[in-house]
Amino acid sequence: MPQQSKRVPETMNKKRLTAEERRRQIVKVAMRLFSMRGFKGTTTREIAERAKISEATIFKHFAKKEHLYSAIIDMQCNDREGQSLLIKRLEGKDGREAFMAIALFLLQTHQKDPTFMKLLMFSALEGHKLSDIFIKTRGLETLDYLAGYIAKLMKDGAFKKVDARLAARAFLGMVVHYSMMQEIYGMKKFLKIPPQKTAETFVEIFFEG
Amino acid sequence: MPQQSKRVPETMNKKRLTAEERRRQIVKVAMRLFSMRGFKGTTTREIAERAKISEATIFKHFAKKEHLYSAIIDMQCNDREGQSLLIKRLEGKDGREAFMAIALFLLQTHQKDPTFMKLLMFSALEGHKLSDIFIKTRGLETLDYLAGYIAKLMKDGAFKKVDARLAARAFLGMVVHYSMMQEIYGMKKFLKIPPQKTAETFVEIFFEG
DNA sequence: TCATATAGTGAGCGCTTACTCACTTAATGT
DNA sequence: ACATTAAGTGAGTAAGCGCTCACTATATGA
Repeated sequence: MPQQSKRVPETMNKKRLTAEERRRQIVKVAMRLFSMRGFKGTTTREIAERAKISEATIFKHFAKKEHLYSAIIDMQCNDREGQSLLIKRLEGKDGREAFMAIALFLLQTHQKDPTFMKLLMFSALEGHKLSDIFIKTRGLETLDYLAGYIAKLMKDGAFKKVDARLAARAFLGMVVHYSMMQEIYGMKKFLKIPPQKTAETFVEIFFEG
Repeated sequence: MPQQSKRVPETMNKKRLTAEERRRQIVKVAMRLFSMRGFKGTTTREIAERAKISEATIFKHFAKKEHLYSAIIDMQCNDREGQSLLIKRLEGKDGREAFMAIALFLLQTHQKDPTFMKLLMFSALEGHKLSDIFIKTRGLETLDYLAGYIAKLMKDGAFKKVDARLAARAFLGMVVHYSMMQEIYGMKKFLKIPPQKTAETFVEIFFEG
């Protein structure tokens, strides 16, 4: 072999990271893989490969594979603001507009990157705590917010009198199930409709059937 | 140990089964386990234990673990009538009644036994063909049926004029997502509402908002 | 009754998995 | 310059995985 040229890729990425930086990077890689193949379907070897480190390094930072899950929970539920971003978007919007905003936000987010949605589904099916914690914090919070909103609309006579929480779940169900079908069950190969139109239709149906 | 009594359980089940019988039994057990832990999360050892046979017997009937999946597809998509059972239920029902029947059927079926719903979700996430085939056959069939139904209602002026297929997905989304949340995400610990009332509310919302 | 065919198994093989440990390498403060 | 500390690794290990094979046990028809 003549003159074995050290094949260091363009971006100089051979630097040592601090423990914190490395932890974050590993969690990010793990999240992608767990969302693609599930917890059981993902090997620590593959995580190491994709993160371009040795397997031993992973176990230096996370004593057990399981701990990666807890780290993901921390990152997604506590660390970032996450869902409250949705609720902030709603300020100053009333009635139909608010529901449009929610539907659009969810549809676009899921379409752009279904990673977290898949992760949540795997987590729920595999019986990990991630989905449980997420539901208890973000999920119920959003649901209650929406239910309160609907209750107000009902008092004003702008909405049929039904169980407000059930109505909230009905609306979220329409939207989220649509996303699931598109992104996870591969439905987008059969019918692809712009998020704007989908959201409009769902809001239309929700308000007047 | 005094007089080790042979602990043969009440139902005399030590008889040899025919290949066909055994195959069906194994598939049934595998289905339950796959729906609980996913394909990757289920070991052939565990299937053998639950079926009260040796692992070798499984591989006598199914050369590879993968083949259990194909067998499940055959059983669920081709063999039984399955979904057409739903469509048969609708004959003679009009408008709102038909939608009530659909919602109730789905809610009750999922509540009674969420096995197949979970199996479908795992299959979709793990990228197996089961969900794909099911969607292409039963799923689209039901969706089209519903969309046609809605289109008729729209012509009669009984429903707002929107994309009929989207409307169909909206309705199914409300119902199926509700079931998922209840049975898989563990929501039934927080709010439990009788299927009858849930169905009524969803139909109410779908028709008049 | 007994040859033949079929259902079922115990033992274990080769490979992959999560995880360990003795060790090397790079950054940092003095 | 160099001792100290922290980041990173090669080479494993025991346990668990899908799968095989030489074999036994039971049913069936002539």
